[in-house]
Amino acid sequence: MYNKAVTRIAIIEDDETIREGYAYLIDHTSPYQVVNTYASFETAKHQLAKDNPDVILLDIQLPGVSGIDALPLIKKMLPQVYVIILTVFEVEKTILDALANGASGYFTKNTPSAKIIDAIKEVIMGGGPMSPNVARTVIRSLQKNFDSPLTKREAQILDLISKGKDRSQIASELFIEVETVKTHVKNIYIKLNVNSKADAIKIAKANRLI
Amino acid sequence: MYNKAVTRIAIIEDDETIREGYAYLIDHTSPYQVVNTYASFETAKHQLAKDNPDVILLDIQLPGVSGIDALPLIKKMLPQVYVIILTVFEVEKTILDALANGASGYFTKNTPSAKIIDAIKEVIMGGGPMSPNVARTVIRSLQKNFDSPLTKREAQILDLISKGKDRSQIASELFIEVETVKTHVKNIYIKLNVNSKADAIKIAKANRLI
DNA sequence: CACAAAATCCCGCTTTAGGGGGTATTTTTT
DNA sequence: AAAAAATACCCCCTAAAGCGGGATTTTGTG
Repeated sequence: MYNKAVTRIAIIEDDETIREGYAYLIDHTSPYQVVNTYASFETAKHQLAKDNPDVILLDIQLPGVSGIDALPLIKKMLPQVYVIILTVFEVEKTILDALANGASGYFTKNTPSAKIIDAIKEVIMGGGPMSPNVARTVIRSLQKNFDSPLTKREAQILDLISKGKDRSQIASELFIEVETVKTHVKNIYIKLNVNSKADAIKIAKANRLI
Repeated sequence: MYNKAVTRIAIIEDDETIREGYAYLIDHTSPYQVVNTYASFETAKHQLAKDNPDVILLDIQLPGVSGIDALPLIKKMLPQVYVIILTVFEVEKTILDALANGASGYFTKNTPSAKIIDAIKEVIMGGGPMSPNVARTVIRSLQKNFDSPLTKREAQILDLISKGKDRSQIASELFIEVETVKTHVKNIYIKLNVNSKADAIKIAKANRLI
């Protein structure tokens, strides 16, 4: 695929302005060819195999079958295709779902066309391009899952502490006893090797634990 | 000008992809006509009077004379022209300078073309469109200057409180006495009409005072 | 299922931070 | 010169913070 004369692109995006805008710009950039554009997955699914795209730009917020749900179906039809997600959403879970389902890249819709074209190039070369905000979110969530010594509850409580809440406020907000909050705080301090609110907040923020 | 057959647009923007992308899309939208595009103010300045545009899309980061410096010159040449700023910068001062110098609108470059076209329409009608981020920045800075009841020192102290610092830590960090910090805190509470750290932080963050 | 990890809860103890109220002096700004 | 901001000190009291211990229940994963 690396040495094909042209890279075939398909776009599935319901907003006509965005769809045609990207299509025009990509189609006028060598060696890219926009083989088809669709406003929904339903209209795309019967054509996609024939289109045989190398790269699909896929919107998340599609009418009918969402981009997230469409992803595994697309990968089943075209196992070797590279999918680049286009979306206005930057919600952590959506992003991770998309990546888990086999998306190769992830961009928000405010991304300039030039960046998208670079992304197509990168994705063909095996890279995983994504917009800085998204990258940051992904990295942060990965760090949260793997690097954080704090449990979810502990991170949650430390976050509330960082908002200036005291133990009784935290307790009632989380529907638990003050004593439980105390225990969590004690464990947080032990884990972070500190002995005050301010230090815990500083360490946690520096390490993006909260 | 409201009733002219076409609205004449000029674009001054050094990035060719962005310039041609916007030009293409705007030119293909009735009743807009892109009369000329330039990569710098130097190349534009001798032509602009002849072009006689109704609206100019102006980049800030131009080679040579910057967009900010070009603005007053443009307004001198074409006093009635509407200028919409395009930029990647969202820095408060730059934005306020541009608006103070007579820009009618302000957008960052990730703005979809459709929004730009809407903006041209609005600007012709006398509106002052800007992208949400920019609007937020402007509003925030206006609020900071005019609405904030807190003095600089008070805002600074409240910020340290929001970081979990206690009074003695704040005192030594600012090289003042704990009692002085107490006084500031008291005044903050009075001004914000609260009586606890958590509430002060909440109010201050909601009103972007810190 | 079984084991570990996480989350929950409780007691006693000491220190100190936080908040209320009041007053006053020195800078800085206008 | 007057106003606004920043500085500093006093007393009082409560509740929060932090330290030490121990215990149970829930959840998750092999």
